[in-house]
Amino acid sequence: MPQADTKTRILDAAEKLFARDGFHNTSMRGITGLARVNLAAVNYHFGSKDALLLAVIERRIVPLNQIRQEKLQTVLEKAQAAGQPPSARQLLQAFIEPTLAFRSSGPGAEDFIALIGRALSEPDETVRACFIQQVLPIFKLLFAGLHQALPELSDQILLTRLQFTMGAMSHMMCASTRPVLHLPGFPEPLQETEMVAELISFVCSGLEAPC
Amino acid sequence: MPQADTKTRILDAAEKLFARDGFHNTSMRGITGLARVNLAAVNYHFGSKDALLLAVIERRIVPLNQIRQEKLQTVLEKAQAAGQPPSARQLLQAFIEPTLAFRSSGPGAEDFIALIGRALSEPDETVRACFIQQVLPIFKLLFAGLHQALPELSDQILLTRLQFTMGAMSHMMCASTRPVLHLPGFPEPLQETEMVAELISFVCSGLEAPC
DNA sequence: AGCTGTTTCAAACGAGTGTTTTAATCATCT
DNA sequence: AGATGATTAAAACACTCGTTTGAAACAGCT
Repeated sequence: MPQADTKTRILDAAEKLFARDGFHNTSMRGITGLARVNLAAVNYHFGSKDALLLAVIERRIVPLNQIRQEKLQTVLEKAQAAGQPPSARQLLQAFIEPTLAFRSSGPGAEDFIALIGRALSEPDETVRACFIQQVLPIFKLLFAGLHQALPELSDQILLTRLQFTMGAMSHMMCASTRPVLHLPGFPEPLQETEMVAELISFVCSGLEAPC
Repeated sequence: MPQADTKTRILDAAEKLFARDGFHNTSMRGITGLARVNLAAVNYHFGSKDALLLAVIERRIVPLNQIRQEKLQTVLEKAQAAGQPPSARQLLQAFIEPTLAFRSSGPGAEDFIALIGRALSEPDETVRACFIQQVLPIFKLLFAGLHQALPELSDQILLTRLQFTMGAMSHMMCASTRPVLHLPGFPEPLQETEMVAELISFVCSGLEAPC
């Protein structure tokens, strides 16, 4: 196969290593070694390691968020057209499903999913801030939609439960490439599609829990 | 106040910095500087940075797991005495509440909670393996109890939902010292006690979701 | 061909890392 | 007091880190 150009090779390698080892635990030499590219190429093409991380995240998250935004808005518009509040399940589906469907979109995509799954709990601001900035508009949309779907919940409670939802979701995203508690004596983990369906059922029930 | 001995000062400082900045992003010089202790003291007392991490985790998690184990077994025994299956809510309470009550146990305890909250999603095996090894017996107990409480769920489904539970829980533990999505335009986060109650309600509903 | 701007390359830089070493200090015992 | 073992101290070790440098190789052009 004709090998991709330098920038792409760097992005692919960085994505894989950032996801597997974390940002600070990944070295420029590791990245350029895996990409079979000169060490200086990263600083030449991206400027710095931080800027490379930003590029890695943005490359994937911009189209992903676009899909999420479209799906969310479709749900909201259909509900408005029907003169009914949107259903919590549909909103969550619009938010969650694209994230994991995205994983099938290419060989490196699953690494990326693990990377952003861990982003929220990253200690380092570099990763976290970059990710939050990208996902905040979508999150606001989801929040507003769920507010209509579950009007009996106060803002505080809804936000709290949404945090739990994000926790369960990001945990699954991390665990996908590396099962967190897959040990002898425990059953095999579910397939991806079933896992997503289970997650949606789980957080739906959680969000709709009685106050 | 009489300052604690060297080992304790190192443990306290390391706990704080590991929790705030992550393991790899914390330097020995940072730890010994905060502890106002000589650089070589860590290697003298603990052997290595890795061994220090293990000591930091074990110091807190051993008594914590003891409490959890006792509470879990009390719930299980009471249920058996009554000839009824234990309730999922009580089992989850026994597992979750001590973790967060633990935070009030001392000035450094909340740092520790954030540290182990992040442990499951840590890319590094050093942290993850240590934590999993410690928590596995408790986890098995919880799993067995929930299996009685929710006999209609298959092993696979239960484990999957328990993973989501761990995700929501660890997310809250990370977020406690640093609210993840606390931004202008969003409501204030809940107090700790209410937060725990909300988490338990959330995961209870999630676990009991219809198949 | 020769020139021009872009990309690659090997090498080095300075700063920071965990760890080790060796000597000095302290506490505790006979 | 003096000797013994535990602890602390300052300094250096070998190594890796992200970044920069300046020359070489390559591209596309007139």
